[in-house]
Amino acid sequence: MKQPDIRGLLKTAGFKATPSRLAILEVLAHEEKPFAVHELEQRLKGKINEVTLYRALEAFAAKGIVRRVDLGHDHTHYELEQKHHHHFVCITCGEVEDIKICPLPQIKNRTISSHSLEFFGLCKSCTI
Amino acid sequence: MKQPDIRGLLKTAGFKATPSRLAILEVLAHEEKPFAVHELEQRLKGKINEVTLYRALEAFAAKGIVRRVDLGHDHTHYELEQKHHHHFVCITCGEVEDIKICPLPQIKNRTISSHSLEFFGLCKSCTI
DNA sequence: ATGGTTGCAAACAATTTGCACCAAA
DNA sequence: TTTGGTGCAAATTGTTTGCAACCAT
Repeated sequence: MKQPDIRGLLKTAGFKATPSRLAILEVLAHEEKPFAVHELEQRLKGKINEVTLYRALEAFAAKGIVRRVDLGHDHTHYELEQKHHHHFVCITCGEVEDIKICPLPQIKNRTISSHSLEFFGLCKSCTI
Repeated sequence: MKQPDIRGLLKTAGFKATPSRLAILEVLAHEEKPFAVHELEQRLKGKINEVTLYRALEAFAAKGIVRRVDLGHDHTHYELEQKHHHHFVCITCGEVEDIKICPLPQIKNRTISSHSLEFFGLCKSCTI
């Protein structure tokens, strides 16, 4: 299936399919990019309390449905868990793009359990 | 010279050689690893106010004497500016080791101005 | 003396927690 | 009806700012 089955995701992870959680996952699934909590709050028309957002996102992250992403901003971002990948962060506007490839597969072995790689530069629009 | 000339560093950057700033740079120069502000505070016997630490570190960072490092912890780290390198972060104890090599020099071109790479895994002692 | 520096108090922003209430299963 | 989920208020933590006093140059 193209878009993941939101309800299924929740049920499988042992969560209740509440309107709030469904809405959160829908946003994350629609745009596959990291979202800041306040961004999600806006997208959801402010109908969902930010405390609820934090708790839902952390719960999702604990179950591996969502992934916390640290982009060097002053707040945490969350994105739907996908295959291992990285990000390209525009140093001017903060725009984040997914970088589907990982140039370091050969390093992942031994005691290295994971790694994080972020690029900082100018995105297309800011380069113009 | 082995250890950088702290006084020289300060003067060159246009800073006054105050006891606080000398002390801060001494710690950073002694152990070439990223320090959290509260770690520096301890190392300095709490004799330097954390506000002063923040201001000094940010001032240093602005002049390129020090570099801000984001290690995925919930607080910023600072380290003496060195040649481009990365870090190895123990996912158990948080210990940070320098990784002198950068496996991505070929990617640094075009509009990519910089990148950050952190490894997470088990350090020697935690692996035992 | 003068402009960078410092400390204290207070402001801030991101995130977390306590608790009573509500709703999905 | 049982347990997870939600919102509000309040507490925490990391970091920044205002301002008066201070000291290296």
